[in-house]
Amino acid sequence: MTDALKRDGHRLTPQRLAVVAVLAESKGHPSVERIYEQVKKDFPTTSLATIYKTVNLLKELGQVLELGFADLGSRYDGHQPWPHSHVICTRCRRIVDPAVPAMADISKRLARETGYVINHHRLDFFGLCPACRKRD
Amino acid sequence: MTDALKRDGHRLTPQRLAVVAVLAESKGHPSVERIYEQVKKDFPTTSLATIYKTVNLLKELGQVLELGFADLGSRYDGHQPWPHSHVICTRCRRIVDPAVPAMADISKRLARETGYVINHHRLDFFGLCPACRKRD
DNA sequence: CTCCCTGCAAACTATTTGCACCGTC
DNA sequence: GACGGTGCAAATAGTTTGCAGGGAG
Repeated sequence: MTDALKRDGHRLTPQRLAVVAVLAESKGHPSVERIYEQVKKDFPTTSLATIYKTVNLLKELGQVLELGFADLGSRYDGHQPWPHSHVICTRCRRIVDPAVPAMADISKRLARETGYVINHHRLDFFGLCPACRKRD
Repeated sequence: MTDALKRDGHRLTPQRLAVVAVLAESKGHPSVERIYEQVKKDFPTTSLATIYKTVNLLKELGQVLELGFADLGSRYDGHQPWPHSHVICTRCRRIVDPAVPAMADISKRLARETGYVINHHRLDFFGLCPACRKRD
């Protein structure tokens, strides 16, 4: 990611590096708010606006994927910035990324049937994770 | 939908009936703003707040499906208020609903592999519709 | 006649923008 | 040293809420 920033003529400020670090290290799909909290640990003066600007910049460079949810708000994924599926726990909000190899075929078939040119997709499953199930 | 409202002890006001009518008649997936415009044709004094309240009520009753998009905002579907897939044109925003029969199997397989209990899913494809393709 | 519902305006949340100062390159 | 980036505060967009008056049941 840092390479992508440099390559595109952007400065590598400490704040940007911190945002990149959070996105690279966090296994989950952090919200802007969550990134903000993490970055503030190292740079307490950082503002939310900077996080938004940096995240949007990375999104434009194709380095992170934005996942907009109607209720959870936007989450970001810096590990696999290409279309992939998610399984979201509706209670604890844990998100895992399972492999769904069938999607490429389905995508191609739909393109044929609908006449659309499909360049991107999104597949989310909602339910309860094992931990939250037990807690019932 | 009107039955569902009555059954749940809600009043059938002209405004609510108008919202239901828009959701039932519109082939696409209207936004709150779009519903508002349509309803105002018959009831010019209607407020946006009422549309929001009615749509949320119908959503709670399971009569409409809310589709939150990161950029397009929320759209509503009163025809098939159960999970189904969408193909969205990223230029003109036209949305069609193709059949994807394979989803039930994939859902079951993921439940087995991840340990989650999956009760709902969402599948969206993004691309260009035939009309917008030609206009290029 | 009783509440529930409506419509207005204000409140809220999430995100974006303007601008003076600052620090990377 | 120049100019892109930061941080603050104010602006904006989308949605929700509080409350007084009005109409469905």
